[in-house]
Amino acid sequence: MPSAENDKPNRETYRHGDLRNALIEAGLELARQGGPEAVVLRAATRQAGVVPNAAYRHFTDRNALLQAVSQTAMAHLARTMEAEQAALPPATDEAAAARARFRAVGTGYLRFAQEEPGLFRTAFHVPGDMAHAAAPTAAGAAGKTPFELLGAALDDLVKAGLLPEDRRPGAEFLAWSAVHGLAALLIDGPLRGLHPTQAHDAGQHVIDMIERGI
Amino acid sequence: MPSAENDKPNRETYRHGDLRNALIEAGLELARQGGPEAVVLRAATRQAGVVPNAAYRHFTDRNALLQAVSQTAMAHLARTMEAEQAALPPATDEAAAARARFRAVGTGYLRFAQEEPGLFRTAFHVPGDMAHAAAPTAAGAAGKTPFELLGAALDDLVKAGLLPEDRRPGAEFLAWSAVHGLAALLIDGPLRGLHPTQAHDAGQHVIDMIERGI
DNA sequence: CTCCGCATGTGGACAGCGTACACAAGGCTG
DNA sequence: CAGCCTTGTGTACGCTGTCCACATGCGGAG
Repeated sequence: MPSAENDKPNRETYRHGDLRNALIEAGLELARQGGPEAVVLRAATRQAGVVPNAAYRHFTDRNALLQAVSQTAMAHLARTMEAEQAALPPATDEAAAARARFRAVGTGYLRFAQEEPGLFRTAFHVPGDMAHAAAPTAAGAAGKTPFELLGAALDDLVKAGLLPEDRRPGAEFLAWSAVHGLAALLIDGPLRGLHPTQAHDAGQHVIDMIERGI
Repeated sequence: MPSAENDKPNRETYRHGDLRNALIEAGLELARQGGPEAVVLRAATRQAGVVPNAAYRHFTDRNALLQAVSQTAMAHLARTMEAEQAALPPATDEAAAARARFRAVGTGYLRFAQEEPGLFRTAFHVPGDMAHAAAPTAAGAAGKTPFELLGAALDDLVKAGLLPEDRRPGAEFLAWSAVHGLAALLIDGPLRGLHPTQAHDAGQHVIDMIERGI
């Protein structure tokens, strides 16, 4: 009598009850293992124990499903970044704390990229429009998207006097570019397969460069 | 006697003669317009005026074809970077020249990403192994791959005394990360659709950051 | 100069994909 | 309790990548 995500034939109620979320969850698992191109509509419906066309009651498109999965993956990224900040040891002074929080943004970003490459690639696979990377569905526990977390960390850097105010505008794009680029090189670029500790060092070097050059 | 890439039925010789290259060429055009996922085996063979299975005499896989297209796209990138350096005005002194050549590496890279986003994404779409980004098929006119062009520019920076020798090791990954990340943001990230001049400015800012932080 | 082997292109088939259309089930509102 | 409208089903189509057996004819052996 239980069982809702089994094979095809058995479900006790005609209605699934929560198909939309079930599809997103299934898509998320597919994305985790194989990246965005592995998010296959028919596979997701199969996992949800439903016929392929049922998906069209909740998503106009395979693309719409992928979009929803992508948003959720982005939210996971946000949570990893938040966790990285939360795990920070108490800092001696406010400036050190701001600096540590800023670095944690980048470190968490890179950690997620390496631990969940499929989800990371899916989060940044945006066929249509990425403007809604700022959508609330992409936010973490604190309601902030990865982009907003970075912006907040930069603001703190300014407040702490570690970043001149006139350098603040546009700084998120400098920092984001560097960290995102490294993530790309690590995931499927020439730095792929780097030992995790080496990858961590590379990440710290990139963040050093950002601090110096921002 | 000419005419080899027509419709399906007409080709005068039973053998195509240069099918492998024809398929790569067709794939390149598909990639230009729609990125890596647009490189469809059947479409390429159609364009070459050949039956789908003919492709399997030259590529084991769709993936093998895509790989070949990707390499060619990488070579185009190399040529764009070389062109950017070649277009440099004569510099006053050697240090200025080295610096200009270094910046041209990044500027050319970003120019290609924006002018040919489909090819750029295809060049960096490496399903299997990207180790052979250093393969000769990925090189430009001077026989250097994009990665090697960057390395050479950095070496010149050291020779010109603009980059301390102890900062040289691993510097390519710092620079590459930053520029590649910006390219990603510009192509299908939140910076997409930026006015070309604004995009150019963003590129210069990122390169500024690299010069400061490297 | 002829003949035949083997590389190259053809034809047909299959499973899997996204998606459109008409139909079935059954909870919700009146 | 009736019926509507949302949700899930069934069937079908064209597209994809790929497998298999077969056809063709170029180039070297005789």
